[in-house]
Amino acid sequence: MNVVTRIAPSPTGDPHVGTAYVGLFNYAFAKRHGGRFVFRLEDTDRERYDAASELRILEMFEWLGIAPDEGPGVGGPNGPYRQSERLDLYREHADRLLASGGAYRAFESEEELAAMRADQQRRGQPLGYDGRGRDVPVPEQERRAAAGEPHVIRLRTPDDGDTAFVDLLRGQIAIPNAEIKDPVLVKSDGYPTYHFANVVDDRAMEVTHVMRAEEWVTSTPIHVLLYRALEWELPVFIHLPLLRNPDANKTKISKRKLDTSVDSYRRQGILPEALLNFLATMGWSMPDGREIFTLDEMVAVFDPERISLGGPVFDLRKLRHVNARYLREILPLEEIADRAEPALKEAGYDGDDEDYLLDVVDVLRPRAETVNDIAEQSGYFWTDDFAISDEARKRIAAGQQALEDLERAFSMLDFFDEDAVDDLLDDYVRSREIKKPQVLMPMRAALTGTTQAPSVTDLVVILGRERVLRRIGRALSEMTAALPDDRPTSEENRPEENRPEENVDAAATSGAESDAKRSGSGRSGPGRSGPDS
RNA sequence: GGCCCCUUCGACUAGCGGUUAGGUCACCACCCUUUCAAGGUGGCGGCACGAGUUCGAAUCUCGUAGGGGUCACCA
Repeated sequence: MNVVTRIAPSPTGDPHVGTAYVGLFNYAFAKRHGGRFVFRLEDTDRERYDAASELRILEMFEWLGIAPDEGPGVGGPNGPYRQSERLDLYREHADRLLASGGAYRAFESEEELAAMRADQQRRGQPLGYDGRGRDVPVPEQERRAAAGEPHVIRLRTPDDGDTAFVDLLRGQIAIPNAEIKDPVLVKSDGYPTYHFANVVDDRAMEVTHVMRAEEWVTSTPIHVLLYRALEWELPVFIHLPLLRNPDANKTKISKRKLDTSVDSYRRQGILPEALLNFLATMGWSMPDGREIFTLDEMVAVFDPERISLGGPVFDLRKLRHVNARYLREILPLEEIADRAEPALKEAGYDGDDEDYLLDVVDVLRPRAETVNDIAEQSGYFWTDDFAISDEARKRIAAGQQALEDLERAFSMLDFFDEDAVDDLLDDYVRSREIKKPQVLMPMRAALTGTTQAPSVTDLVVILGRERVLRRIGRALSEMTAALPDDRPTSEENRPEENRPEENVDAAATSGAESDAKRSGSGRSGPGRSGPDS
C-alpha cells in the first residue's frame, strides 16, 4: 500500500508543540513505509485566521527536519493545499449530498439555535441540534436558498443504533447515534466546517492513515457517516494520546499552563533534534529501549503499535535534559558552535577567532542545557572588563600573594598548553607548600569574576597569556582600588596581613611590573569597585 | 451531567500469563574533583481498588474509583 499521512493545522497563532508532535508521528509513519507526508492548511475559520501563522508553521517543520512532501508553497499533485482555495470541491460534494438526501439545508438563525439550547438546558435535556429543519420539503429549501436566505447545510444522521469504527490502537469504538446531532457541513458563509472539509480533503489527497490527536475520537463517527454518505472507503484511524500539562490534573496541553510555542523553545536554545527526540518519547518508545535516538533511527523502526495510550505529561525538565545530551555528546562541536554563534555574538563574541570560539564552546557545553546557556555563561571570554562578584572579590583578596606570584610566573611561561600550565600550577603549589584550592580559587575569580567556572587550567589555556596577565593585573588593582573606602591611603598600602611573612620579597619584586599593567587594565569604571557601590 | 477514551515509581516508559516488575528524568547519598558542571556507583520510589478466569496474573474479563476528552455555523 502506498501510505499517505497528513498534518492539518489551523493557522491561528504560534506554531504549537502539539502540531509538531502529531506531525512527527505522521512523518515517521509515512517515511517508514516510503509514503508521502502531506501538509494541509485548515483555514476555514476566517475569524481566527492569522496570516503569519501559515509560514511560521511551515518553517517549524523545516526547522525540525520533518518538512512535508506536499503542501502550500511546496506543491504536489493534489493541491491546492489551503482549504480556503478548495471551496469549489466542497460545494461539489455538498451538492451531491443534497441531491442524495444525505444532507439538507437548515435555516435556523443563531438566535433560534441559542434559544433551542437554552430550552434544552432548562429541561435538563441533552444539548444539540434537534433536527427541526430536517423535514422542510426540498423544494421549499431550494426556494428559500435561491431567495438568498442564510442557511447552513447539515448532515442527516441516524437517530438510533451506533456508529462504529476501528481505531488502530484502541480497537472498535462505537458511539450511540443519539449523540450525533446532524452536524453542520457548510457554514452560512459558504465555508465548510472541519468535519466536512477534512473528509473531502483526506479523500482527495489520497490519505490512507488519519493519525491525529485523541480529542477527535468522539467526532470520528461523524466522519464515518460522511464517508458512507459519500460512498468512500474509510482510511485507517489512529488517535494519538493528548499531550498534557504538568498540573495536578494533567489536562490537555494548553498555552495558559505551559509554553506551547515551538518558536519559543527555539529561542530558548532548544535544538530541533532534541525537541524531536523528546516528542518521540511521548507515548512511543524504541523497541530496544534507547531514549536518545535520531529522527532517521526512529523512522527506520517506527511502528504505531508501540504507542502507549496514557496522556504523557510534557515535562520541561526532561526536554532540557535531552537537549543537554545533544549539546554535549550527540552533536559535533563544530555544529554546536555554529548554532551557538548568533547567541554568542550577542554575548560579546566579535566573530573573529574561530578556534577560540570552538574552545569556549567545548569547555562550556558540559555546563549548559541549552544553546543560550552557553552564551549566558560565556561573557568573560569576550571581555576583560567583566563584573566581579562579591564572592570572587573575597577569593581574590585572600589570594593576592598567589596572584602576584602567578602573574610573574605566567609572564615567563613560553607555552600555554595544558601540561605546561598544570606543571606551573603544581610547581607553585609545591614550592609554597600550600593547598591547590588556595591558588586556584583566586585565579578562577580573577580570570572570570565568578567562583563557578571551568577548571583553571582550561581557562588559562583558552584565554592565553595576554588575557590571563591582564586579568590578574586587573583583579589585583581592583583590590587596591577597593581599599580607600576603609583606608584612604595610597596604592602601596595593600593588606599585609593576608601575606605570609616569607613571601614579602617575592611580592615586592613583582610589584613594579604588576603596577604597570594594573594602570592599563584596572579600574574599569564605577560599579565594579565594591559590594556597596 | 450524557457519551467516549485512558490508568505500571513524582514524570516519561519497558512489560503483551510465570520477571527479585527493567530503564530514563527528577530527587538523595557516595566516589571522582580545583569551584560549578559533566562523569561513575548506589539508593528512594510503582502495577488505582475489588471480584472473576487460570496451576499461575502488571498482563485476560467484569465492576468500582480516579483522570482525561467531547458534546459549536472552532478546529
